[in-house]
Amino acid sequence: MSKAKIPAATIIRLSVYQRYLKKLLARGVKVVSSNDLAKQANVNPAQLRKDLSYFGRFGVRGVGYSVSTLLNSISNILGVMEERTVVLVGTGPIAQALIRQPGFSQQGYHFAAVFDIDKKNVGQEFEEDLVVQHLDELSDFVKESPVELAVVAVPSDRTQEVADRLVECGIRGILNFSPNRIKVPRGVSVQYVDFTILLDSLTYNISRHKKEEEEQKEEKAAFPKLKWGREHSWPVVQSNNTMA
Amino acid sequence: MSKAKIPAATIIRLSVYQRYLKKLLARGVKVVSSNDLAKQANVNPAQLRKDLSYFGRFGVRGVGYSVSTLLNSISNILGVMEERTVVLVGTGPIAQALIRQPGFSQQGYHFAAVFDIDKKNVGQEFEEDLVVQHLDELSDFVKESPVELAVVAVPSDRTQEVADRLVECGIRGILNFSPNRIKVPRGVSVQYVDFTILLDSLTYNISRHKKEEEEQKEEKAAFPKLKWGREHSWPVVQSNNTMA
DNA sequence: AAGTGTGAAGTCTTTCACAGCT
DNA sequence: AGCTGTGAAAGACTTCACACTT
Repeated sequence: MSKAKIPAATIIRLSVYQRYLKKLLARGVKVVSSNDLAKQANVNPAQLRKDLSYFGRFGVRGVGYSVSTLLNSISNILGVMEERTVVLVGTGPIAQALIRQPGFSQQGYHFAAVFDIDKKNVGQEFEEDLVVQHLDELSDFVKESPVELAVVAVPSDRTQEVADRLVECGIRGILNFSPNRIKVPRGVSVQYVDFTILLDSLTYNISRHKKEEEEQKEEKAAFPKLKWGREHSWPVVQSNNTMA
Repeated sequence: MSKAKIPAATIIRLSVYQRYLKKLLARGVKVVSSNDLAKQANVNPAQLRKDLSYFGRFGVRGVGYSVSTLLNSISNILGVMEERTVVLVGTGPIAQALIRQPGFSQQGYHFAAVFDIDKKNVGQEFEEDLVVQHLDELSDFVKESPVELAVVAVPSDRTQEVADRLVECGIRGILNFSPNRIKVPRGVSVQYVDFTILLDSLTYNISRHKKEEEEQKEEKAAFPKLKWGREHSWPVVQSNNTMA
């Protein structure tokens, strides 16, 4: 257990471990080793142990980790013991899909209200018991029921404006589905969900991999002809994180 | 221009730069400095120059970068000059939202077909001119029109199965909306879009930030005159990547 | 015997700082 | 004078390897 700075990637992985622990628990598995769990999460076992070591000692040497205890510990570290409340901003197709997405409530997130900046959409029934409110009403809403998380799926050109108002109302974490990078004050966190960037990086990986294969073929075919100009060899990496 | 290994994060950032360059181009801006562009993308200017330096020299000293030339160069590096074809696997709410999402075609991605493993959904008209086909038909489909990218939004327990079959049919890049980590052979890339993991990390950031504030208050109360060096305060980091 | 916990080593990434060009 | 391009330094993260515990 150290006091060192904790890598952002560690937090992401804890969340992944947590999910696999839930599965093990459901299957009635009582104990798991770092080896087993790491294999499921696609990480190095030492990585897993190191990740945990930032926060304490959770295992038993020679045995492994109690599934239920570790699950609890991780949930506690992440701060996700109780259900968390989220507001949704935006009413487009993405917003509609998100609210129907069972994954959120399975992970303990509950949408308490839907807002929009576009007056056109205000008043419509969005889901059962969820009527779209105008963003102006958020500040009153948070007085009644404090919320700190917002999922934002509005057009790119309104994102900064929306973010500013969310922060003003006390929101401290924003999950942003628009590609626009937004500016927020210290103490507020933002995560981006940006599909096309990820597709671009897949595209890059594919074309890089092809180039490599060609080069290898060339090298094998024409061994003495050392062609070392602008082209170079890049290792193929399978990207595993969302980080990206 | 080096022949070093290129960080995955660099590729992600290139994609971000590209987007801001498009905006600048649309506004008629001819030249941009690393400072300006970096500010928009929320990165350090040296980072931006270093990112570009992996691939060549694109700027003019004392002046900056030509917006249109740099945009072209980056598109070329990423391999996203022409329109790319994608297949969609899955027909749930997320899949439906994705196909309606204008962001994809704006970035040059085109959905050529929709597949599902669940026979229930096969045959239904998904979007105009897009009828859901069974995954069995994918191998024939790719013979007609080769595709290398797939967006997968099927239930978690089917994801590995779907991925295996996609790879068999020649797919080389998978954008996976299910939280399940999947195994693919070398040469195939996977990116994950995992909403709840990102929410978990926001939750963690929020509670960490609160704890810090409390500690600082305590410290101030206990040692009111002590000036701490810069070492004790963890900056709250705004995460920029999908690495997460 | 088996598997954790962790310093230390190794690797990767970012930032600095300034030489070099226009 | 201004801004890029880049080695070198700093910093962050991952992996190794083994002491230690049950």
